[in-house]
Amino acid sequence: MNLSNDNRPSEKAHSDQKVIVGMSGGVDSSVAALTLLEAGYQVEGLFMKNWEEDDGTEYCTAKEDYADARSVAEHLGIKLHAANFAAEYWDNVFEHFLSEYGAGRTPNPDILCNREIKFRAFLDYAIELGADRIATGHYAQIDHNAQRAALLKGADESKDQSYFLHAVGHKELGLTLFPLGGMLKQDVRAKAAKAGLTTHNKKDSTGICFIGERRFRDFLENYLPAQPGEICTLDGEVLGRHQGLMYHTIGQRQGLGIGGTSSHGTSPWYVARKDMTQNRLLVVQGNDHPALFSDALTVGQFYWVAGEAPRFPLICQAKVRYRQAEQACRIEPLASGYRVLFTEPQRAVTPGQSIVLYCENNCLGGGVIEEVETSQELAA
RNA sequence: GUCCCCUUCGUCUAGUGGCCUAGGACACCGCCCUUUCACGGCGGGAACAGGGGUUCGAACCCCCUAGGGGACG
Repeated sequence: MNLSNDNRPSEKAHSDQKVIVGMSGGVDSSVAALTLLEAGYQVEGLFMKNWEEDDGTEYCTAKEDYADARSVAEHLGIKLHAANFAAEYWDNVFEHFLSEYGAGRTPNPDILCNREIKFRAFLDYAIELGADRIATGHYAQIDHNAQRAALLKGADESKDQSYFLHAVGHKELGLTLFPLGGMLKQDVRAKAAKAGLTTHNKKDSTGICFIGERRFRDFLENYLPAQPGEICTLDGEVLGRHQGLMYHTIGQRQGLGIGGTSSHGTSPWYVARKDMTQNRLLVVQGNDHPALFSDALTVGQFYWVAGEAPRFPLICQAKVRYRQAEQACRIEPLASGYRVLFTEPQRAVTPGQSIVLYCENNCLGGGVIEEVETSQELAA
């Protein structure tokens, strides 16, 4: 089945459908709007501002992004709405983000942002504006032919963003179009250039969605004040001090400040664990230290895209972090949640991050990592 | 208060007269990668405790002045 066709139907088939595209001022959403126009939809855009700048000056890209979105909308001859969901973002995304960090975990706010803001607040608002559907510039595909919308990877495997979208509700998914799902990034840029869109060579944005690129630790410190403690080896030898467990994540190298030592060789140190009760950061030496690897994990808050769990045991592929290669694993149900066992030990599995399951091109769903079963070593 | 031994980039160190305009690692910073946080790749700044000698030439040799170890003090 060629899914890309589902997103690019013939012109007359959709001339009565109004689609509102989330326009961020980047290339992808610009081309998404253009593609929908070509497909014959009635297209309008909506620019969202969901974060009130905390310092006003340094990271003021929101204004530029809005200007870019306006310029593209004008060029395409479509109406551009603007909305501010900062309150919703704070209440439904950011507070959870902070409480997770406060608990020593490492959340992925963008997954929540998609579920709560881009595909809920935005969708509700678009419907108020009379839209039949919404669209975004994500690299993922939706199978609208199924009785219940299914989520599939983007055709450009290197840009696939289904990882971030796995928790979007099926009703919302059913009303969504991903015009870029069947395209390659390079073709999107080429198309933007050919159409004369000013965003064609704009750098992709990174960092937390709507908040942007920050010195992460400094950013967090504004909300979660320092709580200094010791940095130790697994044997309890003190190597230094940290300013707060929340400023570090499992597998992390940067930021420990452990320089050369006379008794530990020459390789770098990585965070292996957090000891919340003693407020200690436990570190190990070497990128491939066994204590950084785990064979299994438990996962909660699981969301199955299909609406129900499949038969167990389920053998499939999983990603424990975005941008990681898929890993073979087996899923077993627990009284609450699931247990995932990997074929190969995985590095730096981190509570709070999301594990997302795949079978071929199909995104099955995902959940939040709760407990990590470390291979060997740490059992004691 | 006699005799010894130490003192190099932020840190751990390489270096025993010209190969040192001082090398490496870790740390730090920057760039790349990346809609999370990370990992990773590439690059960058950064030191011979101070002062005198001896040598054509000293981080390396000698002499003083400042900071750590040695069974009469």
